[in-house]
Amino acid sequence: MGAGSVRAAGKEPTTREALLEAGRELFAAAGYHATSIRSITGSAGANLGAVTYHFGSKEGLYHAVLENALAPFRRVVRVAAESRTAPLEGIEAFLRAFFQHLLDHPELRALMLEQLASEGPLPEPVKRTFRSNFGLLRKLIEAGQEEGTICGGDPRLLAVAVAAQPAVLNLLRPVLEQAGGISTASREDREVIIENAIRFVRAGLGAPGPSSDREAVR
Amino acid sequence: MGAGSVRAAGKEPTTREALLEAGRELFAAAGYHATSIRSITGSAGANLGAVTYHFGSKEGLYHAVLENALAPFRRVVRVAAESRTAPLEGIEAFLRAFFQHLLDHPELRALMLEQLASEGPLPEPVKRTFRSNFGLLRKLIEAGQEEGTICGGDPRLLAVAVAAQPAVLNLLRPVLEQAGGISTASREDREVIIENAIRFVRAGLGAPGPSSDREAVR
DNA sequence: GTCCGTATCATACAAACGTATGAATGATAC
DNA sequence: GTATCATTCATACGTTTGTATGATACGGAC
Repeated sequence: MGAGSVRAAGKEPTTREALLEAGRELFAAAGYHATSIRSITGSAGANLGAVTYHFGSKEGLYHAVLENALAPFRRVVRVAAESRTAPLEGIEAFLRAFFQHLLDHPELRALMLEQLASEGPLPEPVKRTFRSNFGLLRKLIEAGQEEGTICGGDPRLLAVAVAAQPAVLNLLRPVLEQAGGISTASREDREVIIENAIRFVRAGLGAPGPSSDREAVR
Repeated sequence: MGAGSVRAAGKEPTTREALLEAGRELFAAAGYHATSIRSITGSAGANLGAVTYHFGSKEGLYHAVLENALAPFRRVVRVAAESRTAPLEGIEAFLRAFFQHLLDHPELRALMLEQLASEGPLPEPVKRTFRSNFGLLRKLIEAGQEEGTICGGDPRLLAVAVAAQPAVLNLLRPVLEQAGGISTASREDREVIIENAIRFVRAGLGAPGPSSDREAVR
């Protein structure tokens, strides 16, 4: 009973940590149901019973993996969005951080998509992450609307329209590569892509723009 | 051997058709691996061996379900995109058809997302569908650029930016409802959503717009 | 009638699954 | 030393899985 939560801050990867890492990789690669406890413990160099012992069940490990993977995502995006005072600059920082983090952590794509594909209620970590990121964007848009730098309209819908850019570029990356001829392999590719998204979003938000300093964005 | 393809255009649902329908619903609801052949044949009122007999294997049925579900999607979107001569009108028609079809066929969301979540190569029907819809959009954008009604930039990236709107609104619908407070339940909700997306896209494409006749679109 | 190909049926089978169990192991406290 | 604790280990259990098999039923051709 009771998965151990007391831990003495080990120096090298504990069994628990190895399970989390192996779980993250394998769940992302093949999905929850197609990943067996045996493959996880095998990849982690742990005993078959280790998952049950440390996390109670396969599902317990899965939720721990989700929370572990999503918490940094929320944090990074929040820091970026709150790093600027001007709403439009905050939105741009949001987009860059969002895009970059998913690029740095490719497992997140499959992890989140699998949840989004299911019919049932979303796991709490997923819901929290979307609520956090989405709320940040909405607040930025509302601030811009009060300021007059962002066009009118339902701020929630505008937030969706904005977040759709990095979301699609990352979540649908394989299909963009395999069926759309869009590569995100090189650094330059990614620069062009994110700049295009930012330009599209600024135009879509109807921001008159600081007139001059657009185009010299780079 | 050999799944029967010869058929005498039956009047009432054949076993084969019942399996396709049950498979579409169940695969969409729970995903490929979480759906058993027994639950499909049970739901279809067929014998346990029916899937093997008609489709060779579980995977065979799955691919047939994908192709059956995606072919109409391609057709509907193509017809819409080619129904107008002006590129921007074509894009608007594309968006409406894309959005509406996914709304009318909610199983498509989960069916496609599960494929997108996996790491391996995409099944042919999925690839074909994306290539088709994506190509249509790209051509419309290129035409608009030549015409001068659409801003410059890589047409493929602009196509992604445009398609991202209906894609996110539909594919991520559960999370928008559960964590974003955005409902697509009523007809009016959906009207507002699609109009917002269209407005955002027109602005993002840098189209000066036909000045007056916007807003009276409906 | 017989023949024949298609389809449905009940049942069997081996494999893989998640989890439970109880014995070893190792470190720390006394 | 012994006792105590968390952890690791090998193994077993009962289910469920996808598929294979062989019998049975049906419907037209002749």
